[in-house]
Amino acid sequence: MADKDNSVNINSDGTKAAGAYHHGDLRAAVIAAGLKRIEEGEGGELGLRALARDVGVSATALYRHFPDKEALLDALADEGLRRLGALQAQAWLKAGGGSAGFKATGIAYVRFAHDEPALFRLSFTRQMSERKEGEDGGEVAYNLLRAGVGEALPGVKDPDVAALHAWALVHGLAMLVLDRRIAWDEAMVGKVVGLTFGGIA
Amino acid sequence: MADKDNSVNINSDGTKAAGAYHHGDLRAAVIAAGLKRIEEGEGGELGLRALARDVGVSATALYRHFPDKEALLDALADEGLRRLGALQAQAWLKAGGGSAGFKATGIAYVRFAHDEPALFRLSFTRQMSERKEGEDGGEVAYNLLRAGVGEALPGVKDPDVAALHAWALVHGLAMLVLDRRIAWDEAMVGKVVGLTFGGIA
DNA sequence: TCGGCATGTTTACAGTGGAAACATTATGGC
DNA sequence: GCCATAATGTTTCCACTGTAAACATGCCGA
Repeated sequence: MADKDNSVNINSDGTKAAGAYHHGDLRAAVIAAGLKRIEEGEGGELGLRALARDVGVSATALYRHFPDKEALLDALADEGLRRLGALQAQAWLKAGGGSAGFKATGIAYVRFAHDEPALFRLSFTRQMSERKEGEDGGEVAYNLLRAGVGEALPGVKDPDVAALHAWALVHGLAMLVLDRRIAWDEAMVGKVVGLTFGGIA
Repeated sequence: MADKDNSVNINSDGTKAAGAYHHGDLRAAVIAAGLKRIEEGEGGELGLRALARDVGVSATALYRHFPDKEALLDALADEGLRRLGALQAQAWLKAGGGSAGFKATGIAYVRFAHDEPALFRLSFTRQMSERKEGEDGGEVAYNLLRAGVGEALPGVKDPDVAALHAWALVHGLAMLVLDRRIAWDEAMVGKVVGLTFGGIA
C-alpha cells in the first residue's frame, strides 16, 4: 500500500503493469492508444482487438467501458473535435482576433484536416443522430465561428447565412484536401477564404 | 441454342438463372446490386458476401471480376461520380445555362448528397491515390464546374480560385448535410451559394 | 472434336466484433 | 476489521468477414 493514488497499475506507456489485474484507468488509456494509432498510419481500420493489445488488456475488457465499438469511436471523435476547437481558438488569439483572426481560424480548420486526416474524418463522419446533442465537443468550434462572423463582418445582413457559408467553405476545403481531390496549399486556402470575406489582412 | 445473346443466364432481377453455371454478366449484376443496396439503408457496411448472395453466386466468384473488395467499391464510387455529373449537367441545361445554371448546378450537387448519402460518401471517400488518375468518372462534373465559373462570372480575376471556392462551398455543404451537421434546406443552400456568386437569379 | 481459358464452386483460414460465464479486486456498511 | 457486492478483467465461444487454393464446369477457336 505504498502509493494509494488511483493510477497504481498504469505503466508510463499506458500499458497495464505486469501482474496487475486492474488497470487503473483503462478508459483513458484506450482513448490515448486509439489517438496514437490514428495519428500514425492513415490507412488500416482501427480495430477493437488491436487497441486492446496496445494497452495490454484482453479484447473484451473494453466492453466494461464502452457499450460497443461505435461508442469507442465516438469518444475518439469527440476528442478530435475538442482538439480542433483548441487549435482554432489558439489561431484566433495569435492573430489578435478581428477579421485576421477569423481568417486564421479558417486556415487552422483546413490545416487540422491535413495534419490529422484520420482523426478529422472520424470526428465528422460519426453520425451524431441520437446521441446526446448538447455535450458535443464541437461546440467550442462552432461558437468560435459564430463569434468570428460577428466580429469580422460587422456589416453583414444575414449572420446565419454568412456563418454557414464560412463553415461550409472551410469544411469543403478540408474534405477535398483529405480525400486528395486537391493538394494542401495554405496560400491557396487563404485566397479562397478571402474571396468571400473580402479584403481581409 | 434458342437465344444466343450474351446475357442468357441472367434473370430479370439480376439473379443467376437456376441451374446456370455461368452467369452471363456478373460484373454488371454485382455493381447493380451494390448500388441498390447502397440506395436503400444508409447504415450497414456493404459486404462482399452479402452482395454475392444478392446476385445468387458464391462469394469468391466476385474475385474473377475484381481483384479485391476495394476495387469493387471503386467501381461503385465511379458510378456515383458519373451519376452526379449527369445530374449536374441536367440541372445546368434545365436552368438554361449562365449564372442561373451555375447556381442550379451547385444545388444539384448538394441535393445529390442528400438523396444518396452513402453513394456520395463512397464516391468521394475512395482514395484515388495510385489509381489511374485520368479516367475518373468525376471528370464530367469538374469540367462542368470550370465551364460554369467561366460563363457565370466572366469578370472574375482568378478563375482557379473562384472554381475552387465554388467547389469547396458546395462540397462542404454536401458533407455537412450528409453528416447531419446541418439540415437539408434547398432555399438555404441557394442563399449560401448566392452570397459569393452575387446577385444571381 | 478437343484443348485451353474464362468463369464458378467448395473448402479452409485468420481475423473481427461481441455475448456469456467466470475470476479478481476495490469499497462501503456493519 | 469483515465481508457482501459492485466494478473491472479474463476465457471461451459464436457468427461473420475477406480472401487464398484447389477443383468443376462450360464456351470458343484450331
